[in-house]
Amino acid sequence: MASSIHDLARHLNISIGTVSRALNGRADVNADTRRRVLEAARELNYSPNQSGRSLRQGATHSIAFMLQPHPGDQQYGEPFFIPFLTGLQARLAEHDLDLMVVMGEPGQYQQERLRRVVETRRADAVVLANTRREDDRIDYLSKAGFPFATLGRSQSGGDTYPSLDIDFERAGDEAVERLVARGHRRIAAIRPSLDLNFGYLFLDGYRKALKRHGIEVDPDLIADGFINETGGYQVTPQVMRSKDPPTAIIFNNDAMALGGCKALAEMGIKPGHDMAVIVIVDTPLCRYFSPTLTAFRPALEAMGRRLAEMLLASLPAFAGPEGTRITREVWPLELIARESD
Amino acid sequence: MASSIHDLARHLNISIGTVSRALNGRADVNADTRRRVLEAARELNYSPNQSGRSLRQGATHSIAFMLQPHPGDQQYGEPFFIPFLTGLQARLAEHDLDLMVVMGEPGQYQQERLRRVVETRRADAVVLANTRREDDRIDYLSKAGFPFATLGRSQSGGDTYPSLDIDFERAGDEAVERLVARGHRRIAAIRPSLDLNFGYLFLDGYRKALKRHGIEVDPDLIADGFINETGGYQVTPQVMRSKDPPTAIIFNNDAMALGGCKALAEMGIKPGHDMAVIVIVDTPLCRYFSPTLTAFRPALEAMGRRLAEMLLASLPAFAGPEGTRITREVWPLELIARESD
DNA sequence: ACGTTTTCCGTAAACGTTTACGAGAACACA
DNA sequence: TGTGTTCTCGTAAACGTTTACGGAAAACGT
Repeated sequence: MASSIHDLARHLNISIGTVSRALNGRADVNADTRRRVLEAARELNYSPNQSGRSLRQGATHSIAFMLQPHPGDQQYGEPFFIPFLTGLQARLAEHDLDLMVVMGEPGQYQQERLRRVVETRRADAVVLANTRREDDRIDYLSKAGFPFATLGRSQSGGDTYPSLDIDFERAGDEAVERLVARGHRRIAAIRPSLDLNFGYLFLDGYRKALKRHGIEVDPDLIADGFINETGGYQVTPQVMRSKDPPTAIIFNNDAMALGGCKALAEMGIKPGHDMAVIVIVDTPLCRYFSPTLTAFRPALEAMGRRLAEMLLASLPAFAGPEGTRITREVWPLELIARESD
Repeated sequence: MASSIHDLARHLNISIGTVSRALNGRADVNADTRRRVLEAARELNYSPNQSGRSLRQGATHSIAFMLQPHPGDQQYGEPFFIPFLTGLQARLAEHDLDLMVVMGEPGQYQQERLRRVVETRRADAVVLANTRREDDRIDYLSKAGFPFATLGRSQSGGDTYPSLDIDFERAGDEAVERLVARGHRRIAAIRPSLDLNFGYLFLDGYRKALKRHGIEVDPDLIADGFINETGGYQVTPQVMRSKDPPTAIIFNNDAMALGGCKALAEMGIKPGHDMAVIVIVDTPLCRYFSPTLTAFRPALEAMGRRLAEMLLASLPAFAGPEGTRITREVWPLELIARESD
């Protein structure tokens, strides 16, 4: 039996209004009364019922995090999200906010889950991950006027929401830069075929760097595949069939890189020896693969914390004295040089 | 502006009581009225406010999942939990339950987080992961009478809560069995030094199998280390310093196995060639490491779904006609034979 | 001493539901 | 016609908070 604010009031022989004001740090309560209330609260082991305050305040004090699985990827970009979630959750907890995780099957069902969260007011805001280039979840939330932020950029929804993303363009650029400096001219790029925005951004950077060095962008060296190991395995031979095959490959996804390396090995090509390989987003796998894979690493936990801050700054209920702000940030990645290039 | 049950009532010119009964499928409402209510609900895009029903019903319709990080493990047993969470969340969603994720720093603070969930009634039940042999979270929840279930067994709390675990004992047994069949007699066991229950269970199975084959259990071949790569790296040389060194090592943790293999390599010992290696819990890393690591794989997503079912069966509000049941299950692991043994 | 301000607190409504209770109407049966 | 039953619905309380409002008492100023 949890004690309620009424128990406190009865115990102290004062009204529940005063108790509530004392507890919430309002000014119009006597210092001594407040002390007595707080003491009694500790004594009776009181803590406010969340449903009660939610109902009254019209706020749930919880944020939903929505993971949209890529079709064919059973793992939800697995290693990526735990550190991010850790940071996100930590910062939210500091503001006494809960984190609700919403997953689901790919496709329409996902939209349904989102509608449920919004319409039944299960959360005060949503954080979207795995944003698509055109994302109907963003369209929906914008139209519904429901607050949200995204991990990753999208072309949907304009600049009306906070977003935090990795600088894939710069990573693509730097990867080419590094390979060119090591003497490569024939550099392939392999990315996921879905309309994931980062696939486009990465390719932009890749193209820009090539042009800067006067290297022609050869469509034969660019390939799209399924965003998993099988995709990398299937699509890597394509670029190798070019009349003038590459001497280096940049993979836009760690799972695709692993599949690609397997395909290379079967062709008698040894990654890190006969073929330079760079991966855009580092995961623990890159560190333990043989050869260890040179990769670009994002500061995931810090990003989780930051996106929480950005989201809160956009919410009237949490914005500071300067008012709400919508910010968009793009964070650089750190190059982890290993054996594969 | 979400529409409330009052809007519906006004629109249909009936009382809110009737609307609520119609919506909730109660018997004492005319079939025609019910049809009209449901139609109007769709038309006005009504869905019930979650805080309102929570307050009235005294149930939040959400389940908390609590991840207790191991000290020194920043990743929270990373690859392990996403598939499990996926299954857990999927089954909970079928019952219209939300999943709240609670993480936090190791140690006391974690208890604080748990108390907060319980005392402010932020969830109807808790799922604990990373259970310790003696787990004060279990003690606390038992004493508080708060419903919960655990992923993993513990010695705390008796048989009062549902639990689902992997059969580490059998895995340890089978690992030895397999190695003995391949001619090994000197088999080392390396496990985490924390009081994680699975470390003990694993060792029980290991000992049992050795005894069955009349092989003496040599304490020099058993070592405990930190539950991460560094721990495996530090502790593996210990067992190698035995007067009669092992020809096979069973690692009770994938990260420790990776560190251990590194240590072996530095000693000029090639895993899978000069030394058989088996890992108890498979992760994607085992599949991509070189050599690929023979490992025991749990059915994580199915376990997530199952534990959700078990938890719900123990809750009066969700139990079927047979009433609440507390069940404990131990699931076998599947041996994935690879190159390392 | 009197008016004015300040301090503190109680009252009561409100948030959106669910549900116990009871009442009216319709119906059945003798 | 009277009695009992069944169907259907309205009324109102309750869940635990927060907060607008107003009033009593105290403090202050002249």
